[in-house]
Amino acid sequence: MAPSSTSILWFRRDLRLNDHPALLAAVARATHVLPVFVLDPRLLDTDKPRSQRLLASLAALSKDMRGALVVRTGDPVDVIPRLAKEVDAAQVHVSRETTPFGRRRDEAVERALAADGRELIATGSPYAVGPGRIVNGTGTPYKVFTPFSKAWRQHGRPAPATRPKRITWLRDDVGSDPLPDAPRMEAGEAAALKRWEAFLHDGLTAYDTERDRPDLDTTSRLSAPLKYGEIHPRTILADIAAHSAGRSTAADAFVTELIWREFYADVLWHHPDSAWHDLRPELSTLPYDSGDETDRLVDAWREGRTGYPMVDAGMRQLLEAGWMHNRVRMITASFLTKDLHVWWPVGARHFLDHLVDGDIASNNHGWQWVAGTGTDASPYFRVFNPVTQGRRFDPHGDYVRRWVPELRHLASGAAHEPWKHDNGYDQGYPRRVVDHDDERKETLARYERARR
DNA sequence: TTTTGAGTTGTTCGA
DNA sequence: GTCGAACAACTCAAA
Repeated sequence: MAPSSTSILWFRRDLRLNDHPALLAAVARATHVLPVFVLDPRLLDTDKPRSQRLLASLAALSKDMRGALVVRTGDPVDVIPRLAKEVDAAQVHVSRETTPFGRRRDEAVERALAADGRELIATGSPYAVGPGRIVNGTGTPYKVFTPFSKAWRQHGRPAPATRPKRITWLRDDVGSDPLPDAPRMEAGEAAALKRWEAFLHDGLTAYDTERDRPDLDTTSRLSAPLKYGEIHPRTILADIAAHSAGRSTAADAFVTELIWREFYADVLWHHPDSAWHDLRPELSTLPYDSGDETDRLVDAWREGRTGYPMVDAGMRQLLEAGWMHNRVRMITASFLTKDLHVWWPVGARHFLDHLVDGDIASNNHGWQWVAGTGTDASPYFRVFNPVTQGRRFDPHGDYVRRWVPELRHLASGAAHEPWKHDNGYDQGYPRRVVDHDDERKETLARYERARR
């Protein structure tokens, strides 16, 4: 190592300093580390909750490294090689990116760096087991979740990476763009670890039985921290294994949810086109609705005025809070695809536009699962009934009353069926835009025709 | 190669 | 109100 040398640590979906293998690699190879984040105008739309959440996380990260974070704006294929030349860094360290966009981008950056005699070195990924690692007996990727999850549980994974004892951030006069102002919201590594600690000790034991209840605060709320890498799943899994609750079925249910995240990343890794195209083309002949009338229905869905309380509560929670409970994501997605007969990418795009945790692999494959076009897809006859789901998972109506003020005058379960009560529409709640029973039959008929 | 069992999250209908 | 069967046929994974 030269008396003084610099490596670059290019942050992306790994906005933390603990359990960060690429940071360790960067520290090991040079005396100084220049931490950088590139604001890519193609990705950063500051109107979007996801971007706001990103900026809040970046502000926290910058603070955690006492202002050493350098921010540059532009296309990384230009920005990173230029910066490497500027500080004469031989190596740029990253956590391996696994999405189609990220992979293309990183390959281009790697080529641009190589042209100047520099290296892009990927260490680790946002997943406990890197996408592509789990394969079945014949060496091909799994297409079904349960066998994947069994193989995943048997597969080894590294222990959490230790935090470097000493990091010397480069503090020369490296120009940095200002970070756009972020709203006040919970973000950053410290908040993520605190939230995880609280959930580990208080929430985990009831997770298997209570997680489906959108009226209760019984989920981990770690989707956004995981999306931005404020905490790594490896840390979570190690803590669960070390904790007495780690041997419970409740903890197991939580681990299974983490494996779903890993599974969908793996599927996207093997099938990059599946981000926006049907994974299974068998149903590509399925007729979807479009046109002005459909546009009006989609608008009603987006704005939470379909007349189905559970659907509207979820869609309004999404718009107001930038987040929706997973159970309600399934209900609203089923409604768009099977009650309104709209192509799933329309809904996937809307979710990505409004979720703070919007993740292309989990979001879009979740949509494909509901639509019946994805891996391990639900059988075609499985159509969610928004009223039944509401009564079952929001038994007292607290969730719908919270997000739909026009239903607050209806007591308990009545809030799920305003049409059954004389005063149901007194506060201006919209009438049902379609009849669920009719549309369910219509969906089954369309699948029947498509299969022939 | 063949066979066999299984496959996140549901709903409806009829007994 | 509760419970089990039906809703199809196919693909996948493993023995």
